[in-house]
Amino acid sequence: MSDEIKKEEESLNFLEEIIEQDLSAGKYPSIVTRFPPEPNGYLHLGHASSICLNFGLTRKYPGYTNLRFDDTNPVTEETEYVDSIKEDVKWLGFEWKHERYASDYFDTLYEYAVKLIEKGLAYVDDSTSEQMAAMKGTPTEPGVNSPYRDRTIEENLDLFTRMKAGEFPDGSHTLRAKIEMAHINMLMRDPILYRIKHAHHHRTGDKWCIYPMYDFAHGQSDSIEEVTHSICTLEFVPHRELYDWLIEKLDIYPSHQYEFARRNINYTVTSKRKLLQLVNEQYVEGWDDPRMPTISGLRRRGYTPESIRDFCDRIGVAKRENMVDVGLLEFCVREHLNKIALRRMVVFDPVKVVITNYTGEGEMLSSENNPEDENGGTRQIPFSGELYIEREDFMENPPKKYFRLAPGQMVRLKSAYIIKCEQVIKDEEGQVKELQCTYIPESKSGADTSGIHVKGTLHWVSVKHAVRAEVRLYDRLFKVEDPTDEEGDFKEYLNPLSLQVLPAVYAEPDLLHASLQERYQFIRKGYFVLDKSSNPDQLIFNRTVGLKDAWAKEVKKG
RNA sequence: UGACCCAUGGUGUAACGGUAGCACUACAGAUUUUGGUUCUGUCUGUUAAGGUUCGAAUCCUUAUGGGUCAACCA
Repeated sequence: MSDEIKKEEESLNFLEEIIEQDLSAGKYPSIVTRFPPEPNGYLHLGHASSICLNFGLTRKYPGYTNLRFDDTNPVTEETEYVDSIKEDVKWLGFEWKHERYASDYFDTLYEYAVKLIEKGLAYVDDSTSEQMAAMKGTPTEPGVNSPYRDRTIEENLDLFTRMKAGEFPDGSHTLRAKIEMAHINMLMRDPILYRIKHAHHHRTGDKWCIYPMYDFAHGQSDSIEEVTHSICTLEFVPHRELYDWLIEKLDIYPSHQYEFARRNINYTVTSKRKLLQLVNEQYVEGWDDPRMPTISGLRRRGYTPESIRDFCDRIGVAKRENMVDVGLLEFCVREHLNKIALRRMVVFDPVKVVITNYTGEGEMLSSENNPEDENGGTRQIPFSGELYIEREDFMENPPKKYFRLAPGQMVRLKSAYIIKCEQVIKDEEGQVKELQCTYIPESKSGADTSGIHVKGTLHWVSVKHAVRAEVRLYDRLFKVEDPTDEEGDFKEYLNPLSLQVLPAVYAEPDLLHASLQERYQFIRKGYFVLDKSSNPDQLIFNRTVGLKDAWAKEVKKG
């Protein structure tokens, strides 16, 4: 191995550097990380980065990772989301040590709050949210103290107990930390710790009517689990000061928060709010619509966990704003699929080819399942005198460098024979209806003694053996790189061509046995996977991603 | 007009005071029974100006640009 490669392998991201320092300094014998989603939506590509990061770190270094649901807001959270999140993390190939919920800690958190009150560091405020906002100040102006700020400890204790007991309606009281209303960091201006919500919680039911805020749950949960490195995204940087303040005042296990930049990907959106909108307003079929950047959408689209992990590795981790090209994701999935996908032939838009000198009944031809895999084996494909080829694979007046079929020109039919186009038959409208061709009997694939070399090889299916299937061609969800950055509503920028359904394509018969577990490459067409709604009577395939297409590029250039 | 975070090719990410590298993309060529794959090569970069230093992408200063912060959301 060259020094160059070695060096590349050893290069660490900033979090790995911190961890290696901590470990070698003996600060921790091993590390604990956590992946802390709020169960209010499905996981997407952004979460995949966080998952790969958190779980990846404890794969590389001694320690473990917890899955913790940040379920402190009962009105947005549902068990359906919990289930999907667990399924997605597992599908991505990771195992958590403990499955935890912030709601597991509600009793402890309540005790913590009492402790803070007793230390004179928290008080019950009767202000409305409007009043509070008015007293909060602005980033450049200090806030003012709430009139309730100097209540006695006894009074606060009493009020807080009664808040918990359900004596007050929603919005009437909050528990706030007593820090500093003129603090330069807005988050330190007496942040709310608890609010009243008479709402049913997906796990604790109606036991509670007060719920802790993020800032009084997240860091405390980290601490309870003795998380050493609590990794979150950059927008939480200002929260770190409060995170540390609470840990210090509560005198609990000192977890530390580190922030990295969220990964943005072009031609899509990764905000749960926006994705929820697309689902609710039925711009897409559901959370697992194959156009969605959700893990479940990608799964249904045919992406492999390996390719997603590879993608996350390649884009890395850093602290600067970024917009990752979705082309890299596509590269990653092509690279993996190229190695594992079974090759099959499917004609999308058929034109009939009649081989005039083919007198036999037909024959079975053998073709490799995957040229990239020498142990991939072969399959049998029926050949006959009447075939379908792709309409775009024939041109009556071809431009130069067109290697496909044209009058008088020869091409090879993949794994079969070389044919020559002798005559073009058209219908009344001048549309090509049939191509009459002759074949070269000595050019049979694998036993070619014809000595003829052709530039083009086409996929094909035998007319009478062809199997009907539906194919769904997916493209990018949005027609602009950053829909969030455009004028007006982001939904105005949806790509109207993001789904194109071909209800009847012609597939080689082997595809009758297609399975949900398998990936396919329709030769010269792209990578496909069976859709979950498919059945033997109605085969449905989703296009994961197309093949690179040098000819299309050539044509575009003119 | 406050505080904080950030700034390396088109994109993402390395270089930890000592040769600006890797990957994707793009382009050119070779190979190919997929215009796929594979292989070879090429183009493109340290936001700016000062300073420290034998030497600066790296340290300091200022400027510029981008982002975050005023939810009883997370």
